[in-house]
Amino acid sequence: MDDLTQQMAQAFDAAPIGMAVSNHRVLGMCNTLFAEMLGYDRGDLLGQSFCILYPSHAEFDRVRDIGLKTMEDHGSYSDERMMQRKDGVPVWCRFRARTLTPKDPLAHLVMSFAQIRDQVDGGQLTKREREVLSWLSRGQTSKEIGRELGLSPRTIEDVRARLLRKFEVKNTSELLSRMSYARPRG
Amino acid sequence: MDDLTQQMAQAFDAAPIGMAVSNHRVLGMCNTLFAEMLGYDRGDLLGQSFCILYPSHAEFDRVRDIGLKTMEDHGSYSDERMMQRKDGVPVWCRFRARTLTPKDPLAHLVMSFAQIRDQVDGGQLTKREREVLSWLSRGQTSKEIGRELGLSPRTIEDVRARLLRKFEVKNTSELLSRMSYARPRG
DNA sequence: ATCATATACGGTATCAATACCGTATAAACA
DNA sequence: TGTTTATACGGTATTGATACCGTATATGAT
Repeated sequence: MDDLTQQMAQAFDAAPIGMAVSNHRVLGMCNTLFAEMLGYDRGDLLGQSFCILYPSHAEFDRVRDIGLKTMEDHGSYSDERMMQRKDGVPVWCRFRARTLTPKDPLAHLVMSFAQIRDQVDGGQLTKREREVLSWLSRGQTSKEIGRELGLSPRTIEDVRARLLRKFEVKNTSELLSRMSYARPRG
Repeated sequence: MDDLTQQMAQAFDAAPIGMAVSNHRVLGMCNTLFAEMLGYDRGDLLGQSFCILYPSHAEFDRVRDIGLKTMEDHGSYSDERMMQRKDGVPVWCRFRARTLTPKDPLAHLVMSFAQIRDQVDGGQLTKREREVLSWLSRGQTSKEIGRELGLSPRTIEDVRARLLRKFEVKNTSELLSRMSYARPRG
């Protein structure tokens, strides 16, 4: 077996993004970051059903179907989805998948999971912080958000300042360029 | 060479995200999607300097420095950046990197490149607009960008205003939140 | 029980952003 | 050849953002 194969395997393992391979929704292989992101040792994950990585069995069933047709047509699919860490903490991910078997997409699937907000940078956001963030990403000013939420603009500026501190960014533009693809739901 | 190594290599190659390995800014390995994204055959890319994948030599130099300190401290780095396809068309990417050599981050680097917007949108922007945009996404002010590019801050504000008009947004925050990962618009 | 944090609000001061007014040159284009 | 567009720069005026100062209550953790 050649040196190139080893290089590629090493790159897979050391990738700056979570990666996994599944066969019929059973995890066949994953890299270090994938296991880390979800709070497991890699050994515990190999051979397991992906079921355990979703918040509920209903969610596990739901995500099976949503990308199927797209993958049959194009061979790949992408969305944002919630995974669940071993300790129960939800993890928002940009999910991408490419199937090697378009006629039966789930038979052999290569996936990437990019964590949208990592704990190191952001810690956990409070409900208020998420709420304000979602208005900021729509270009609303503090005054407008305050009116919307029935709060003083001054309070919105406090929340804003906390967000900037948490993410160690210097202004709202930089904040949103890091965060915007994590639009808070609900 | 075991079977796992082969599985990982295959997953690297078939990954749904562009991936590459560099040694001192020379491409040592990449996967199929990476070469495809940039309009090359993989054979043409291996052994080449990353220089050819950036819009200009200045940009190539610029991106070298911006993540260095972060990588020395944390081992990884992420931003949004503009790459250039073989045919000259710009490609806007979410870039992620992890170094295997934190003391000399560029010595051995594993990177992922996720295309953010299709070239249709990016192609409508002028070179200057893309340049300013990439500084804005790092939270730079007009004054700072002007200093960086050797232009009047006033000129940067003109470019900024054109960007706001083109994307029909009311401020830079909304602009940057729209420039990020594919998400429903409106 | 103390400490940290989130929430909420008031003030001021300073800088940045945005929107206008204007001029001017160069390139692209019908 | 005129028209549009991007580039580049100047001014001013208004609003917004950010960083400080302060107070106060509530909550959760050690």
